[in-house]
Amino acid sequence: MLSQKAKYALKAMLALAEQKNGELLQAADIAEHQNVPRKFLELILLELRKQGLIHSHRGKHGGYALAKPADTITFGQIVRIMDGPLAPIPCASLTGYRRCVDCQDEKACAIRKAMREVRDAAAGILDGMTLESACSGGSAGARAALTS
Amino acid sequence: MLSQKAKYALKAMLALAEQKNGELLQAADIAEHQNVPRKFLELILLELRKQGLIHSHRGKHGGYALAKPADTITFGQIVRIMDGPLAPIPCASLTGYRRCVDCQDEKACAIRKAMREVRDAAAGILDGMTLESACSGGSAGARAALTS
DNA sequence: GCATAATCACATTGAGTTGATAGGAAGGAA
DNA sequence: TTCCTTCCTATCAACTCAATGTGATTATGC
Repeated sequence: MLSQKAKYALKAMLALAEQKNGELLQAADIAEHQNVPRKFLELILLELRKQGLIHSHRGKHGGYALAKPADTITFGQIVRIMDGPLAPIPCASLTGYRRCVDCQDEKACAIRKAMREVRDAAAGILDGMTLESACSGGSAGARAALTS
Repeated sequence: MLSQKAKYALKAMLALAEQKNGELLQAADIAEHQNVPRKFLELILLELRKQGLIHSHRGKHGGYALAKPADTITFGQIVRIMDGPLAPIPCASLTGYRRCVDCQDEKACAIRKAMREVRDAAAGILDGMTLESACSGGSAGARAALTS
C-alpha cells in the first residue's frame, strides 16, 4: 500500500517539476492546489530536502524547488524515501533485505520468488518513471520497464 | 506490504497443496512445520474456508484440505482475501476501486497511471502463479504474466 | 531595527491496524 | 462417553499512520 505521505510527496514533487526554470513554490501554495494538509506537507518536504531531492529557501518569498533536473528524479526514489522498500516482503527486497525468521529454506521459498518478481516489476516501472516523463503525460515507465 | 497473515496463508495453502490426493492436514501440523503461531493460523484457515478455498473436517482425524485443484488456486486470490486489493492505491484498483478525495482530475493523474501499471504487473504475476506451479518450483507466474 | 513571512524542528495526539492469545462451544470418531 | 479437532468471539498490546500544535529560526521589505 502506498501511504498518504508517499502520495502527497509525489504530488508535491510533480508540482515542483512543473515550475518553470526552478522557481520557488511555497508549501502553502502546494497544499492548497494539491489538497494536502499544510503542516503534514511541511513534514514531507522536510524529509525530501534532507534526502537531497529538493532545496528550500526561508523567509519572505521563500519556498521549495527541485534540487536536480526532473528527468533524474524517479517515482521509485520518492516512494522509497517515504514508505521504504518496494518489495512486498523484506526477504525479497534489494534495498532493505531482512531474513524471514520463520523461513526454513530461503533459496527454495516459493513465496519469496513470487514476491521478488513483484518487486522487480514494481521497481522496473517506478524507477523508470521520472517526474519529467510523468509531467509530459506519457507512460514512459512502462516502456522503460519493458526494455530493461 | 504483504502482511504476516497473508504470508502465513500462502505457506499454509502451499502445505495443503503438497498433500497427496487431498489428504487432511491438521492446523497443529501446519503450525509446527511452517513456524506459524497455532491460534493465529486457525483464524487464517477459518477465513480461507469461508472464502471457499479449503474445506475442513472436525473431530478426531480432522483437518484441512484444498477445496479445488491446486492449479486453479492462485497467489492473487489468497493475497486478496487476506490483504485486500493488490493495487498500491484504491483509485488504481479493479477489485476495490475507491476515488481519491483529494484528486482533481483522475483521468490525468500521473500517480494513478503509475500505480495502475504497478497493479497490473503485480496482478499479472500473482494471478498467474498457482499453488501447483509454485510447488513444482518453476517461475510459471512470470511466464504466464509475459504471455498474457 | 522591526514587523512580517516563510521554513525548520519536535512533540503530541487520536484513530486504526496488526499480530497474536484466551477460552470455551460445537461437532465427529473411537 | 471421552477425547480430539475445528469453530467462533473477545480481547490485548504494540505499532503505525495521518494530522496538528507550538515554537524557534531565518530572510525580506519597510
